[in-house]
This record gives sequence, structure tokens and C-alpha cells, in this order.
Amino acid sequence: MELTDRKKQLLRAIVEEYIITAEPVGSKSIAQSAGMDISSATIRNEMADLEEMGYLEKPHTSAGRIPSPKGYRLYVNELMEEQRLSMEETRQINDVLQHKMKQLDKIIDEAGKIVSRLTNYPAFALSAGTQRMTIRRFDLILIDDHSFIAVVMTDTNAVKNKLIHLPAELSQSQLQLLTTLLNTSFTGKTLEELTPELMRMADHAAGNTYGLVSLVVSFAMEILDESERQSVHTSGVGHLLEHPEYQDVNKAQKLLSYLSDDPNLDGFPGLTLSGDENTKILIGPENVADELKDTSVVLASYDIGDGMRGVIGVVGPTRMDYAKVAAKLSCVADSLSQLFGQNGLPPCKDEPEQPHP
Amino acid sequence: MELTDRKKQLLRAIVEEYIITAEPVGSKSIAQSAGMDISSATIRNEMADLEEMGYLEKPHTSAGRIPSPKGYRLYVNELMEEQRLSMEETRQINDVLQHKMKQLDKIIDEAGKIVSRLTNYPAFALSAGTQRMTIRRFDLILIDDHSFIAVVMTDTNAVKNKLIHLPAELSQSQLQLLTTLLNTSFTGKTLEELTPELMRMADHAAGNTYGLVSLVVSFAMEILDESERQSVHTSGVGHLLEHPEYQDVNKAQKLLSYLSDDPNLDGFPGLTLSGDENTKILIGPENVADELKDTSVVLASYDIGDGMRGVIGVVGPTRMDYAKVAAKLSCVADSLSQLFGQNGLPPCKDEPEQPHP
DNA sequence: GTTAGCACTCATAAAGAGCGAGTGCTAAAT
DNA sequence: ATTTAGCACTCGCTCTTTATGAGTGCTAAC
Repeated sequence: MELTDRKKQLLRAIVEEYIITAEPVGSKSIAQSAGMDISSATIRNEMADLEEMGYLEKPHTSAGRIPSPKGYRLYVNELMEEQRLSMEETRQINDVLQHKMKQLDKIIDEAGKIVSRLTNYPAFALSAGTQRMTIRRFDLILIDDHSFIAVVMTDTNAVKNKLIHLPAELSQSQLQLLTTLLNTSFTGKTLEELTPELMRMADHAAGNTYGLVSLVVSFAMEILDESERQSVHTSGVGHLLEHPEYQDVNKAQKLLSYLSDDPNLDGFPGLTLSGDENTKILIGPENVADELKDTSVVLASYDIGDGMRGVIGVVGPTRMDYAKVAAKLSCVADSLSQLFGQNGLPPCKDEPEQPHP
Repeated sequence: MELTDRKKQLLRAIVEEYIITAEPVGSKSIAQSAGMDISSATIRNEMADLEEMGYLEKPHTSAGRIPSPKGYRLYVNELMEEQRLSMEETRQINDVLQHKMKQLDKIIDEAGKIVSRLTNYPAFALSAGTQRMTIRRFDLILIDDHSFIAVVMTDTNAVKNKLIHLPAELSQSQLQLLTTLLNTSFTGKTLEELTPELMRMADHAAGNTYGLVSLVVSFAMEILDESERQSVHTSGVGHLLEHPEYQDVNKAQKLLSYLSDDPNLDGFPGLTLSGDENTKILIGPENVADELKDTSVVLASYDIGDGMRGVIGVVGPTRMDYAKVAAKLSCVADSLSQLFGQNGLPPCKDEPEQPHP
């Protein structure tokens, strides 16, 4: 069977109608609304064809048709018009993001909230360290004779610190020595390389020194570990219930707990986003996670700098306004990329004000 | 009308029955179940009295009775038996908390999740800085000739840092000078005192130096501001839909968005927790926030050390197993207090391992 | 290839019937 | 003065029935 141009236009009309009304669409309403000048009977014939080809489905015999996942897929790939946001909308997105807090995870969280508010779907955001990180530099600051602060900077310029207390006394000169030791032996190493290095050191160092070193190094390992692990933030889960497909509490419940009780990362969408694509749409069964099998996900990725990418997305029924959602999402993603790219040092954004020269 | 002892026992039986079944309870079922040896007719009379006194309500003429908020209040205050958790349950709570991550906000988040899983109600956690904080100490670490890390330690021993880049060049000696300046002029000041101090300095300092100082100080102000602001984490919102009172999607929706789209702190429960109480129960209309008017909240507060207290709580229908929930919550709160109290320096918990002496 | 017409299907809404849990009241029993 | 048994009455549920109407598939004419 041939997928004629008219069939495509018809499919498009049906998808768009269904996106708005959430009701199965019948031949008649299409005949009236669509610009095409054909009768409902003809449309019925065409619709029967489209159904046979797998693009449409009937919820039951005497209802209208709804798009199948395959139908949505065709729509997304070929039929959908890229939606352009108004200046106003774009400005809003940028404003809020630029304005709000400066910490990486706060920004990401905030971005999720914006997306959710913008689209009326639950949103999620995950930051992914796709690359092996290493420690660039250690600094130790003496606080009093029983405690010091360890400051660790990674090669992606993230800086973390920790206050460490000791039972034994500690002098400035000891600390100096320690700093040198750390900076010569443990910089430039990945997470996996740190443990063996620590072992090697254990052999030819004083017990005392070794103890201190291992304290700081294990803190560094925590940081690397945490930064490389991906975590999901969801926001706006409440929006789910606004949509008619989730009036059924059971259905909503399932999805809701999947989203809010920190999702199992294994099947979570977005991890599979390959490097060259910026947005991705997963329709119904295309999702890996069981809980999302009749749910669609729209994803956009953004650049955090230094080879790291983050992913932000929304979750909703397969009847989703893909065009609009994709546009909004990609705007937010761009805005994020820009925000992070701004000074090449993402996790520690400078103040916009510069000191007097 | 007299509130006899029998009436109280009756009320208690009704509340407990209703907590389990979520159905209005009739005179007959009480007559059978309750240990009291009285007939259903007598119970009917008593129930009519209780209703007149405002402890019970009828959803409609020919249904059983359900407890009114006033009824729950009496139950909570006088009738409820303190629930004791099994050793096993207590151990679990402690284990998970002790085991999991070491960062303040992560712990709090985790605690929320545990509570939610434990009670099957959505939980929230908020950390409250009830006390004015000040900066105890500044350190600046030179990275290269255009950037340095500012490390700031508050009087509650929280340590934060930030990487700062400059257009102008920077030397180690300049940085040294700056550090001294900051430590003499800006330590021990509260958020409000910092701005005037900065102004004073502006008068008699070189423009260059002033610019640098103001960069670091405004970072310090951000920290103080953020630490003093309260924020809410919610978890397990999905559990809401498990309960029959939220089968009505509209009802659920309202509460859900209130909880998940960061709640307006103004009316949020828990802020009013006065110093001497450890747990608090807010029943239906006792809540300030409109969205919670027919919802109950159980709160427990825990000690973060240094005069700071955090609050953790769950949200659910007024038909809530107050005894059990309160017990679990208070166990988690104790566990948290202990966790933080452990070494007197909450936000920067040490490793459990100590270096060899 | 397109359209008009018509019989057929089937989800959904509205209306009615019957059920039964629960109440309030009255009158007898303790 | 309580307590209890008995009984008529209420009213939310559920189940069934009926009606409605949107939508389809098919056929025959254009």
C-alpha cells in the first residue's frame, strides 16, 4: 500500500486534532476542519488504509481513530512543523535562568522547574559526566591544631572542600608537606587509579602521614565518584494529573512513583542520547523502562563544557504536542549551554560584575 | 453535656476503626469489635451525643460516622497510645541514615525518602537556620595569575568555596594582603552588617583592592543568605494516590502541586514549631496553608547542632495513623540529631575512620 | 477515484429499581 | 435512669435498562 501525500496530510490533521482534544477523531470533524476538500466518506476510506498500515488505531469499533506510536513517529519525523517560540517566551526562559542561582545543581533543578511550568508536563533533568575526571590540585588550610580544610579542584574546575578533624595535633609545616605530597602523587589520576596509588604510598610512608593522606584522598574519591554518577531531578510531577489520560489514578500512580521515588537509572531515557543529536523524542513503546511504555519523552541535551553534557526532558502521554514541547525544551537547553559556556568554567560561574580595573 | 469515659473509649474505637478501613463506621461494627459490652443501640445514642459535641461527623444521613478534626485532636491528645517501633524497624532507620552520604542536604533528602517509604505518605524536610550566622574566616588560594579560590567558613563550621576569575593579574602577595583585610574587617558580621562594612571600606581603599574585596564579600553574603533561607524538599509524593481519599484526581492534584512545585513557605507547617516540642501534629483546619485545610501533617524536629534545628514531616489525609507515623518520624528525627551531634560539626562530618595515631 | 446513503456498532449518559448499612425514635426491660 | 430491642425511614451504591449519537463499513451511484 502506498503512503500517498494525501494520507500524510490526513495523518497530520488527525494527530494535531487529537493533541488538542484528547478525543478519538472521526472522519467528519477532519473533513470540516482540514483544508482539504474531500468528503468524510473519502476520509473514511483513507483512514481505513492508514489503520491497516499501522499508523492509526481504534479504541473500539465505533469510535474515531487515534494515532498509534508509529503514527506519532511519522508525524514527528516528517510532518511536524518546527515550532518557533515568540521573542517573549524566549526572553522569559533566558531571564529566569540567567537570573537564578549560580550553582550547578541548583541551575539544573531550576531548569527542570521552568520546563515543567512551561510545558505542563513533569520534567526531569540529569547531569552526566561522560568523561573520566581527575583531580587537578589539592590545598589544605589549617584551621586549628586539630582540624584543617581540604580543598580539592578537579580538572573540570569544580572545587569542593571538607573540614577534617583529627585526634592528633597538627602543624602548619606538616600540612605544607602533606600538600606537596598530595599534589605530586595524586593529581591527574582518575578514580580507578587513586586506590592503587594509595597502596603504593602505604609502603614507604610514615603511618601518621599515610593516615592523613588517605583521609584527603578518600574525600577526593568521593568527589570523583559523585560527579561521575548520574542523578535525576524531577519536578512538576503534579502536572501529570492535569491531563485526561491520567485521570485514572492507577495509571497516574504508577508513573508518578516511577518519576518521584528516584527512578531506576537503568532504563531511564536520555542516557542513550548519542553525541550528535540535540533533541530526541521517544514515543510510547520506544522507551526502555516498562513504566514508560505508554508514555512519551522529549529530551534535549546541553553542553556543560569540558566534554560534559546534561540532559533535560519532559514526560507525558503519547498525545503530546511534540512540536511545542521540543521547541521549548531546546530553547532551555540552548540557554543552559550558553550559561555554562559563558566563561568556560561551568560549575563556578563568576559574578557578572567585574572588579574595577 | 458530659464527656464520659465511655464516650472517650467509643471515640477511640471509632477513630482507630476508621483509620484502618477508611469507611464511615456504624454502630454495629463498633458494638462487635470493641471490647465494651454494650449494644449497638446504646452506641447509637452515644454517637449521637458525640456528634452533637462536635467530635464526629456524618458524611450523609444514612452512613456511619467519621471523626471530625476536633475528634482527631482529642484522640491525639488523650486517647492515642504511643506506638513503639520494633527493634528491627529502629535498626533499619538508623542503618540507612548512618550509612548514606555525608552531606547535610543529601542526608536531609535521604531522611525524607526514608520517612516517605516508611509511612507511605509524602514527606518533606526542611532545614532551618534559626540563628543569625556570621563568617568566621576567609582563605584565598591562588590558582593562576587570573584566578583564585575563595574559601569561606561560617561560625557554624560550614565551609563553601568559589572559583573567581579576574581580568587583571594577581600575585600571591596581593592575595595575602587581601586575606588579612577580609579576616580583620568582615569576620563575625551578620548578613546585614556586611553591606555597611563594605561601604565604609570603599572610602579608604584603592579601587582595585576594593573590587576584589567586594567580590569575595558578596560571595560570603550569598552563603549567609542561602543558609538562612529555608527550603523544602519533598519526596514520595506518589504515595498520596495510594490512599482512598485521593482517588479523586482533582483533590490529589491540588495537594500534589502544592507539595511538589516548591511550596510557598509562608503558610508551610513546621515553621511554627516552638523550641520545646519535638513532634507536633496538625489536623485538617489547624493548618495555615489553604491547600492543607483537609490534610493532616505530622512533624518532628531534630537538632543540627549549633542552635540550628531541622524539621521533617509527612502529609496525609486526616484519617492518618497518627500513633504509628509519629513514632516513625520521631525515630528518624532522633537518628538525625544523633548523626549531627556525633562530632559537633554537622555540615562537615568526618570520616568514621580515624588516621593512625 | 469520489461521494451519498444507510444499516450497524458500541461507548456513554440518564433513568429507574433494589439493596442494605445505618440512623432515629419509641416502647419495653433492667 | 439506663439500656436494649424493634421497626420505619433515609439515602448512597450498584446493577440494569434504555436512549442517544458519533462513527464506521459497505454498497451503489456519480
